[in-house]
Amino acid sequence: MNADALRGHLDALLLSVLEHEPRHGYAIIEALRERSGGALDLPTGTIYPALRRLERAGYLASEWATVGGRKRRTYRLTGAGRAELAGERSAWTSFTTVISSVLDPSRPDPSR
Amino acid sequence: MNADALRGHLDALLLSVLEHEPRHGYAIIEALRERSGGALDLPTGTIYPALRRLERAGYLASEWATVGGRKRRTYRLTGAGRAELAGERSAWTSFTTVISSVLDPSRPDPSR
DNA sequence: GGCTACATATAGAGAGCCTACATGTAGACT
DNA sequence: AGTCTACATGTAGGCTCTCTATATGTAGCC
Repeated sequence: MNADALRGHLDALLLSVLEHEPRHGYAIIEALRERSGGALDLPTGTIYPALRRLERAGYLASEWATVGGRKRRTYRLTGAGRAELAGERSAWTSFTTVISSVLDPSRPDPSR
Repeated sequence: MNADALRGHLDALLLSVLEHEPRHGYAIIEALRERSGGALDLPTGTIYPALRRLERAGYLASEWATVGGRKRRTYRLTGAGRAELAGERSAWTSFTTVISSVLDPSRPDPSR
């Protein structure tokens, strides 16, 4: 998976993974890996700053917890985050439609 | 269309538009606008540097021409560019598959 | 003379993802 | 006791791409 390709779509992935249950950063990375069949194995240096950015934007809220002697910062979707996720999903659909229509290989000469 | 979303996919778009016929920069912008139904209206500051980058990479070759008193730099796909386009197309397919699978909204609690 | 369409080009800004590094706990194995 | 792996979070800096803004010039119409 090319790094640039992901750009601008990571937010949607993170919000989507948090849709039905709160998770902490490490668990989010694992969830993304699972849901993508191993294709997405994102480094912590990508995930943690992104989560903070989304929290600053008001889409996520976080709380600290200690489980088995280890500290976790657990993130959950806010109302605004839920709305944002819906918007990102529809943006994703139009995005793929547009790019696919341009990439469509079946373009034999239109004249003749 | 968000600027970040496009990142990493522009190359494929450019190569695709040049697949069946050479075009100059201005015509490429118009072709993208047409094929995307108006959704893609990319600025010259995006297109021209990208074309040069692709030429430097060996995917495109260019020649100057004068048409109606105006100078055009016409780009065409090279063999390497054709191969790259094929690769980009398959990368696009796997990319959308992966992201869509993570974004899939139908994830009602797996237990119960 | 001024406007629009055609046509190319570059400098600099902005933003996001990644690499690399830093820190620490828990548990298993030797 | 020492080492290793998994778990867990975080930041600094770099890289690269796209966009904004600006510059330059021709052709044709009003």
